[in-house]
Amino acid sequence: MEGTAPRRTRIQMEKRELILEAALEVFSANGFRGSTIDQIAEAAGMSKPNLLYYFRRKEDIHETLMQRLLDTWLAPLRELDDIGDPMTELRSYIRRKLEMARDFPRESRLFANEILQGAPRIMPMLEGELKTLVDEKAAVIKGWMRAGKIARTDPWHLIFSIWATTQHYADFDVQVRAVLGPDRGGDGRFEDAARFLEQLFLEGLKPKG
Amino acid sequence: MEGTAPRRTRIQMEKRELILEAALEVFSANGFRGSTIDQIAEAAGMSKPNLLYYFRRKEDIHETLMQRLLDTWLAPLRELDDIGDPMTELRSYIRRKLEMARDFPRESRLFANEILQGAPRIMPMLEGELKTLVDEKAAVIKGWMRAGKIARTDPWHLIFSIWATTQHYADFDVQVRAVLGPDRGGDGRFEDAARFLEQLFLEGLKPKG
DNA sequence: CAAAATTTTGACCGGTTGGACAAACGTTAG
DNA sequence: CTAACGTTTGTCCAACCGGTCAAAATTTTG
Repeated sequence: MEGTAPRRTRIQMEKRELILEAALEVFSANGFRGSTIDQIAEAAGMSKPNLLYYFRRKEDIHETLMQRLLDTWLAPLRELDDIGDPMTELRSYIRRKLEMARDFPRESRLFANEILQGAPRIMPMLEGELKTLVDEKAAVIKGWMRAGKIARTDPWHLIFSIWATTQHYADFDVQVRAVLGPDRGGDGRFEDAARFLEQLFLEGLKPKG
Repeated sequence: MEGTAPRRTRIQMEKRELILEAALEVFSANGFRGSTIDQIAEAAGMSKPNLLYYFRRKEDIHETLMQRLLDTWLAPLRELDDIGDPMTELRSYIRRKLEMARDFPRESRLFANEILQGAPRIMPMLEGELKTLVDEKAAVIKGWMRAGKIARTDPWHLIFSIWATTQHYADFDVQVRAVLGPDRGGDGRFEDAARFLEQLFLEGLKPKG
């Protein structure tokens, strides 16, 4: 009867936000099956039945979270602009993705968890929304290649490799920090990564003279 | 009294292998907490109490699996040879890692799952064995840079990016296939990936004239 | 074959978990 | 003030899950 209509009261909106924030924390750290409603409720500062008043099922929380996630997660790729200078565009894209890994690691891990488990709950979005967007941007990149602005390669795998390298710093953060050690594993690791990735991709994609 | 001594009977060795194989399947698909002993037992074709006769606790199975994993998982990096030609060595390393993602995706996902959850069970190995090996190989790569054989960059982040890009094809396989679609997502995707990664890394690391 | 050792099974247990529910509490509008 | 509505809580339940145990079945050994 109300479809995607907004929630009713002001309290409902506030409490739902609170729950989603808590759920992001818990789900991203423990995975869906590894998280309990009690944990989320406690992180949100309320009782389990109270939480279940706002979200009837555990899955509903996860689903809501995933729906919101995909939009913000794909925003950087959406900004990749046909008109701009190719090298500048790619550099900005890499930088934005790396910033997201730095500023929203929980979202990255939540997404990684879902994909790792075979994406049971978001497969339609991957095959629909995501594929459409990537195909579209791959066409843009192909245009740049045809124009001789960047080296010829496979645009899809180029996008994959940007995803992989940037998200690595969120999803595999503990490993990165363990390997870099206390000295180099501090806050500066993202700047080091940015420098490295910029060099790798921009040199690797220079058009052949 | 027997330390790391071999198991006693022939049946024990066989059944333990059977269980580990089943557990790899189940753990890699559902994560540790998302997997039940019953699932593993069924996949191994035995009853739960029977399985627990060979491994007393669920964690023991996981631990055994992880210990074996790390060795095989790091083998490609171990082979990176100081003496060889830098570009050839790096190309081989990338290819070997990609082959592992193709041939042992379950192992890759098991590892990814563990790291995503904060590596609670293998942190010591990361800070010890893994860090030591990476530091050692980073030194080798640094030597190549000093000799002008490859471009100067951060060797640690170079290794991270090779891990990230290659393992992506195992860990994010469903996403890769969803985006590539039925046409390009078939068996050929690994060859496409190999071509792309080779170009990216080898061009990106060419020494500056 | 028979005793000993190993393997397998069914029944069971205590703790946890997702979720239901009604009663109590609070808030707001008439 | 009070009735209606929205919110919160305590209690409870059935299913699940990791793990135990003793007894039965099987294999190994003398």
